[in-house]
Amino acid sequence: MKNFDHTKVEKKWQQQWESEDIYATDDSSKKPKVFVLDMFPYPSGEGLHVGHPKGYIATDVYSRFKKMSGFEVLHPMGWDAFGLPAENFAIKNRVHPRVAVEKNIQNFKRQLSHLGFNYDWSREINTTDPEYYKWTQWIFLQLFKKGLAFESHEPINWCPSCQTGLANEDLESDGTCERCGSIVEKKPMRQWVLRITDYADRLLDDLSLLDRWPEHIKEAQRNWIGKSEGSEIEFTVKGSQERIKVFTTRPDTIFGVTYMVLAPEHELVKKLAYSNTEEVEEYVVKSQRRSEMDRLDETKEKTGVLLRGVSVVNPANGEEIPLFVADYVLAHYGTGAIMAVPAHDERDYAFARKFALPVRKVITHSGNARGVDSIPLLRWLANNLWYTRTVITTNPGTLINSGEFNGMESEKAKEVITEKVGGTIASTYRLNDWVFSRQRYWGEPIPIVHCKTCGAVPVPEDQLPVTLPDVENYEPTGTGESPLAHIDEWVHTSCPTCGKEGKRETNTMPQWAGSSWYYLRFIDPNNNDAFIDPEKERQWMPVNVYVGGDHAVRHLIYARFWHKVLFDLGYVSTEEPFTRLEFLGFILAEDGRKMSKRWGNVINPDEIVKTNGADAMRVYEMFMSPFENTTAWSTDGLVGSQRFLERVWKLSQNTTTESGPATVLELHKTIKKVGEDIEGFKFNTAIAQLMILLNVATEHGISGEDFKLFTQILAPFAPHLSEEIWRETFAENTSIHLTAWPEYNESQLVKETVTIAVQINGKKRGSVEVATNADEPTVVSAVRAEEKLSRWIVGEPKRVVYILNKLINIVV
RNA sequence: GCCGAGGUGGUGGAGUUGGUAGACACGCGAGACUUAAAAUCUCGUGACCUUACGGUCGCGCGGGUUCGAAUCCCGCCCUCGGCACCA
Repeated sequence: MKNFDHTKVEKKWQQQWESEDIYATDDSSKKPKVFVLDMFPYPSGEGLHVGHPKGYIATDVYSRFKKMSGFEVLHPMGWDAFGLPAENFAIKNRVHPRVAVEKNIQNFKRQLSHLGFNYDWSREINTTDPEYYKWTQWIFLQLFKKGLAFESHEPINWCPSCQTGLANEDLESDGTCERCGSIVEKKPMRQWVLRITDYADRLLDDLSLLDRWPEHIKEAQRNWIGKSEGSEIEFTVKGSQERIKVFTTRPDTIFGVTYMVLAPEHELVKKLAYSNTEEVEEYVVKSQRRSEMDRLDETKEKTGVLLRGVSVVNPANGEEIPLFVADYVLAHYGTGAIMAVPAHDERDYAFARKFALPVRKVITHSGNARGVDSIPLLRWLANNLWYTRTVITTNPGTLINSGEFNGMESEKAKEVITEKVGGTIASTYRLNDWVFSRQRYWGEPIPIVHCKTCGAVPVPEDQLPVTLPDVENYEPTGTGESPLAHIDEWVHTSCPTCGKEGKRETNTMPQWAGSSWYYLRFIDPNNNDAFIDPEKERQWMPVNVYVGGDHAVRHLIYARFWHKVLFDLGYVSTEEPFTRLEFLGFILAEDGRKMSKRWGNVINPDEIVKTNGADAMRVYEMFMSPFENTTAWSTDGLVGSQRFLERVWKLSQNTTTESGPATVLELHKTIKKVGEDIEGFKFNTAIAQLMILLNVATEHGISGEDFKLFTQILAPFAPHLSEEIWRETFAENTSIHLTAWPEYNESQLVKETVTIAVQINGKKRGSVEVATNADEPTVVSAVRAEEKLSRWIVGEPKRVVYILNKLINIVV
């Protein structure tokens, strides 16, 4: 018997498949369509480590299975190649980003091809290709025309090291830059912003449509959007026309307001008249200088300044209360101003304690608010005991000390009080609009021309793409302008509207732009005349299975946002782009840490393919743990998978004339289970079942015909070995990957006899073998016939519980 | 603090419409083959008690429901992830 030479066999079939073009997708096919999508990679200079292909292996297995099951499958691959990492790599290595990216893509493609993936490479896309980003720019113009893209001068996150503005999504939770770890500053500058907040409610509500998404991803998105519902209420400034609008989730506590606070950046801080201007200015400047990080770092120690001479009128009771500026109130959340209720908010309480402000309890949980109110002494005791114990409650309850509303429940009072003080029911979001411009070179140019008379003018669609020009220096300028600003001949152009002198927008789009719509490009990858062919779009969308990790909020929120805009404009036919999301767990290094050059624990798939084979790596990565688990790589485990494949090969050369009955039974069981498990992304148990079948077949014998069925259901996991057995050992003419998935025979799944577990008083004491579907008396007498079991039955059974073909419990 | 996911042998993990816990694999131990080693094959492998037959205990902890609980209910502990001075 010849040995299995994985290197030779894998290379042979990879070439054969390519020359036979067996993975081409046919748009005109009449078969039902399935769109299986990977999160396409950013082609880094470091190449792949063994963790990267895990998701690609899964989609490969899944799409092969769907194809064999009679579906026309779209399973494409491409490159997300714009963005800061590519640019920084290029600067460091003194190569033009385009050249570096080209080289990296070639390397990635080589690495992927060695794993035997079934991508239809004729649909390969690259976000940095002008024919691709033409349409990224086109989408921007649609957003602009719809009023969803606008210029803003608000302070934004500025990374001093990357020298560019960043969206909130690009920051770590401690306020540092996710790329370089620098502390991010607030810097006022002109930038393009997308009005994603207009879609906040839909992005939130439509999560309920996504019942095939993991709960933790939906939860992360809900947290990110961070909707809270409450009221907006206006307070008037005494002796002035100015009003302070606050957002509160607790209008029911308005009688407990003892002071008000403005964020340092609030416009009224400059407008109002107060006596201590210097002190206030100093505080405002100081708090602006403090980075976001410092602000968060302060462990609840509150700071602030009173605006001397200003008093604000509470619309609920006409009370005059003081006004503060304090940085615990955030300018970009709500209205940037709050009504402070120290008795029922921990932050307000901390501030009130520090500044010796009154605390007035207006919510009780005792349930006899009336009694407390009617006995002054008791009320005094209740308030003061509670006050000195410094226990505050943030829970809803019954109103007290609230005039006509005493005795009302919080929920009811929220509504009634809001109405009474002339407020409105309102929602506010943690989500901010998407800062969309970057002051860097390697991104899509924003297709806008600035004209002195016409303002910001969109580049006409027939002039797209606005191509990224070559520059001498693509390093950041440090002035807050993109390197593109230095290329005079590119910047200077004529205004598309009036024809006079105009200047091109020199900011570029963020990394996330190209990936926010790429799935659509795969459907119609070479269309230069239209965004997408509507008929093809309807055929393939939505994506049936989307597989990837990491991008739980950013990419998935941005893509959903753009998709909804395109839906509103009629370019796509579905509300949501991805119906089913499978989130993959990462592969850690053998030492349990992340694979990283820094730790020297990176395993290169090229090495594994060479020494153990692509099939062994594929099987191992699918078998190592449930798909969504993060698990450490184990070379021993890999060798185990390799051994399994070698035993498959051995048995393929040693088939018998007939299969043993146990083999037939197990074969049909396996066909059923493997199909179901692949559909459910439970690859580890699918492979376990294939191993069980191999063990049974080795022991009881398997015929050539039955072995071919086994080979077919193994094929999605180990395409090379399966093809070798299919075409060489069994001399088939066409590829195993074009064959139909075997059907299992329901009648072959039923055994003649079954083993029934025997419990006496709920304790397992043994088992009996009886005919399938035997009735209860038969099983009982079988148990009685067995000395070892019957000796436990003392006296008459009180009760017998019998579960057909499974278990009998005799209670005595 | 709020929210989400999870906790099963030495390890990765099976098993969750309540019904034989530990499938499959790794590791480990013993044996076969070999001059020897590797590879391969066979057997064993949750813990404890027992010469054996067999028994007792076991799915993070403590209760409960049930003939029967890893699975359901109540109360805790821990790990991972998201958000967090968000009004």
